[in-house]
Amino acid sequence: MSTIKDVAKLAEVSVGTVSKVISRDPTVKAALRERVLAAIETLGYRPNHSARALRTNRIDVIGLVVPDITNPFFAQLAKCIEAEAAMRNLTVMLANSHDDEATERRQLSTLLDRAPRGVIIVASSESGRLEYQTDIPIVSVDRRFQTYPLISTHHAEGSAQLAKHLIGLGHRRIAYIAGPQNTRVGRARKEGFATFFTRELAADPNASLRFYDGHYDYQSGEDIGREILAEDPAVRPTAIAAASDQIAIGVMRAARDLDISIPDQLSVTGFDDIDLAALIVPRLTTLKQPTAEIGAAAVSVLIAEDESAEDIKLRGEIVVRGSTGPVNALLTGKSQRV
Amino acid sequence: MSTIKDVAKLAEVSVGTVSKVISRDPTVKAALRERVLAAIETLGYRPNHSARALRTNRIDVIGLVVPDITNPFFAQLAKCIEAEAAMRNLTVMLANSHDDEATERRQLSTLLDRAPRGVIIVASSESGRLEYQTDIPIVSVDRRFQTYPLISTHHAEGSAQLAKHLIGLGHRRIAYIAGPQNTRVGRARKEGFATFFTRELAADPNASLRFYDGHYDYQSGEDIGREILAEDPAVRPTAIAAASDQIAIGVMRAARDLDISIPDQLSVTGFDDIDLAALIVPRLTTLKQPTAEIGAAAVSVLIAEDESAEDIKLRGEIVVRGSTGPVNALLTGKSQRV
DNA sequence: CTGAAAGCGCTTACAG
DNA sequence: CTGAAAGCGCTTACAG
Repeated sequence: MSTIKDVAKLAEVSVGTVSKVISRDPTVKAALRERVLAAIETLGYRPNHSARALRTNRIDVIGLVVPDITNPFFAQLAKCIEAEAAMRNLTVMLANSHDDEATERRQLSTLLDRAPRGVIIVASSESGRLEYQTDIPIVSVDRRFQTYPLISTHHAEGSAQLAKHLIGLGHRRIAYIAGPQNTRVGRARKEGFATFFTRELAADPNASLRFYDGHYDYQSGEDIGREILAEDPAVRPTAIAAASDQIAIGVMRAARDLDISIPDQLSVTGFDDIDLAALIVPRLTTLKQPTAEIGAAAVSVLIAEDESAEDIKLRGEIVVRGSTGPVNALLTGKSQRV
Repeated sequence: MSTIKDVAKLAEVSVGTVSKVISRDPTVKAALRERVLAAIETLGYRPNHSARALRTNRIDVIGLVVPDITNPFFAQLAKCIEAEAAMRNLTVMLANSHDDEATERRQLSTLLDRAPRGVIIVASSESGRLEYQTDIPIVSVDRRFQTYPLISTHHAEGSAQLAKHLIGLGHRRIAYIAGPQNTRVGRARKEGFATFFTRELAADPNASLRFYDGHYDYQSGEDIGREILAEDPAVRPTAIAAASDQIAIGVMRAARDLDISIPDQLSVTGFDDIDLAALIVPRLTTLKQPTAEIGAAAVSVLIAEDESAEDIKLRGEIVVRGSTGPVNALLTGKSQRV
């Protein structure tokens, strides 16, 4: 492996000049530059990253800590971040925290020890801590880590879009199956839905919104869905909005078991737009999280090393598919007044 | 940030001794070791990875190149590799090749430039090339890269397990929907199925195995499934074995559209055991790839730096679920002779 | 068993 | 505009 010295010798310049050519320093005259470039070419010289890192005390790496890379949302995020990083000649170091705070702390320390350009973290909990102080930039994504800037979907606004969609279809009796209420995301999605519904239908005596607390999984959806759908069709909700696609798919399974057809007798919405949402029958109306934008924003904020970095909420997009439809007049109990 | 010098000063030893303590060199006497450890503790000293890397010309990193981290199989693989690496105090650098050979080559060079302990790669194609020679260990996973050792599921054996299962249920007329035949994996799965079937049922005049070539996606399964199931129930296959779960799920959708009940009128098997396989109704009988074992083996082989490393084929496990059942006597055309 | 010292391959003020 | 040289923080023969 040839070094910068070999290049300098062959090009008959000093190593300092070679270094400047490599870092595109414009003060190097064209003639010298050409000679150096030619020497680099003939020797097949590749700079030693470790030596550079030792001098500059920073490596061309972005650290990424996610709870679980097999979660499709995080995988998507990792993909976008990697692509953004690669465009800037940065490599991504990946770590899984398994949603465990101790592991997360260890992973983060390991990453920070290597002096990366920055670290992007999806926090495992809301009480994560750092082992020691650092001046390496950190940004949180989706779930905030400590007090670092957070980049996420505008959950409340997304839920409001879904509420608007259902209300626009004539639904007045709606059930909302929320995610864990001890998480910000769970609360933001629920509150966004509730606030919009309440504001829009404040004067409507037929309007009713019920809440159920669940987890972001199929089982929650199936169990709560079964409970809701066991009620008399004349009084039960005509639409169920779920805090995640997984919950929504659980609800759809419960509906099928009970021979309740979607969207004729029941409209269902999710949140996330996982792959499966477009594969089930009927396809699921949901809110697509702006994953690519989140990843891109995270890298930008990190690289800008913006001291005054603020939170960024990115708007999701509603994807209307077959699981939602106009309210069935037979189920409204009384005539509709849209 | 304190350095090894600060530690040496505080412990009143030489930096060489500190270095030896850190690398657990047993020649350091206990008394000195204690003093050094105490100094490290009080200073909160953390070794500089770049400096170490410059000296040793190797960093504590494993490179991982996959076609697409959002593919659940690769995500699972990445997770296992990361866990194995973390146990050895190694970090994982991740790159996505997007199944593009040029990108793959670039990613690989970037990774190798950083002098990692080794690189694990799922090749994008069978003609991938390196930009230059390297003595850094490389192992291929799932799809071979050049001539580097390959660690993968024993595809042929897995297919044979599925064939055995279907034959054991009495199926004699079987269709096999293969993956792309210009890939080794596609061929191995197909041949494993065909070989077992042919050997077992060589003497059975009622046995017939038909092949269809597809891609590993839902659409392929749905299209080919529709074609197969359009035939007269008395002569069409009583079981369809698919080269992937996605194909199998496509087949199941076609069957539902045609009101053919699974497994009463048709048995279906997949390959991979993706999450969805356990979520659809009925749940899919399939072959679970030994992802964790593959990841663990890849890291082991890499770290062992075994010059004579050979290919490793790991046995998958059949997961029998609701999509397969005994052949329906009404469909066999004649009485069964199991 | 311990220490002094060379040196890994760069970058970066500084001098000219 | 270019070069000489210091030095980043370690590891590792080598001497004692």
